[in-house]
Amino acid sequence: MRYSKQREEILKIIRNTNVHPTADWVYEQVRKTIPNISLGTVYRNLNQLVAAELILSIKDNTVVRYDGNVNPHNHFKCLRCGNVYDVEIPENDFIPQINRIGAHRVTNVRLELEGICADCVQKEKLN
Amino acid sequence: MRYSKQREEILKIIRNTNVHPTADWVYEQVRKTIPNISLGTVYRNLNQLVAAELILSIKDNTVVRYDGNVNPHNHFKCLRCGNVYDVEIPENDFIPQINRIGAHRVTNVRLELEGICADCVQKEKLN
DNA sequence: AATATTAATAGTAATCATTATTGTTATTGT
DNA sequence: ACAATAACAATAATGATTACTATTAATATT
Ligand SMILES: [Mn+2]
Ligand SMILES: [Mn+2]
Ligand SMILES: [Zn+2]
Ligand SMILES: [Zn+2]
Repeated sequence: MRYSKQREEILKIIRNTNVHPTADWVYEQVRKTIPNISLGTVYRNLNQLVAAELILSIKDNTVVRYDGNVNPHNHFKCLRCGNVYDVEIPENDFIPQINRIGAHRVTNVRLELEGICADCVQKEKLN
Repeated sequence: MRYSKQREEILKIIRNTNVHPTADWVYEQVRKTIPNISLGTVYRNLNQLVAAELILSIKDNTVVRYDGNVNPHNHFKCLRCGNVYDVEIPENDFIPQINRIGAHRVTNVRLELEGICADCVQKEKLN
């Protein structure tokens, strides 16, 4: 993987936010410094960065979001505002060693949480 | 929701399989008895059946799968062959009462498992 | 039973996120 | 410098799903 300023900028943007951005959001941001960048370039580099394990991709409904935090962690999605939050769950407390389910060999356990976020709960109380 | 033989046939097909079919798979099946059915009709009815809670929808990568088993249960996806299996996990053993994460109100907990299924593990051993 | 109402249909066009293609540019090794 | 080619910008293609439109058929009303 040879250097490009486009990829450097994309990585910087993802590492400096905690909004779990979509490709489109990244595109809007990077255009501020590289106005003529192509959306295809953003997608290509996001895929390369995921392959290189420099970022994570998380699926959210019909879109893919990206995450600069490569430490394994879970996510909570607010059904009201759509924001995605990191969740620090001591995984061992909730998910004991699942190596096998029946005769299936389990390699990947993902916990997906949904609900109403703190901000939206707060706003709800003001009505 | 008024009666239609198309919807009846679609529901029957989904209830009589355990493959967690996609809209396209259902379309191929229902065409055997209703050859001129439209793919749009399949999608429309699948959505109606989900809304009426007669079937479940589960997201799998870029496609939506449907499930005639409306009892809450988890799924295991084989990364080798792509099959989706039901998983009987006594949920309370793995997911204690999560009502709140920090100040977020959790309403929905989903456990997603991936790995190599029993069949594929077996085939692997024959090499 | 005939007629009216309108939900549901078949056929097809549109949408939207993502990927592929193509000709050009820029990075890297010699 | 120069050659090799990865990465680029621009744009076309893809694929799952949804929307549109004229027609058909299920149910209600006479
Ligand atoms: Mn995260
Ligand atoms: Mn199932
Ligand atoms: Zn919220
Ligand atoms: Zn398998």
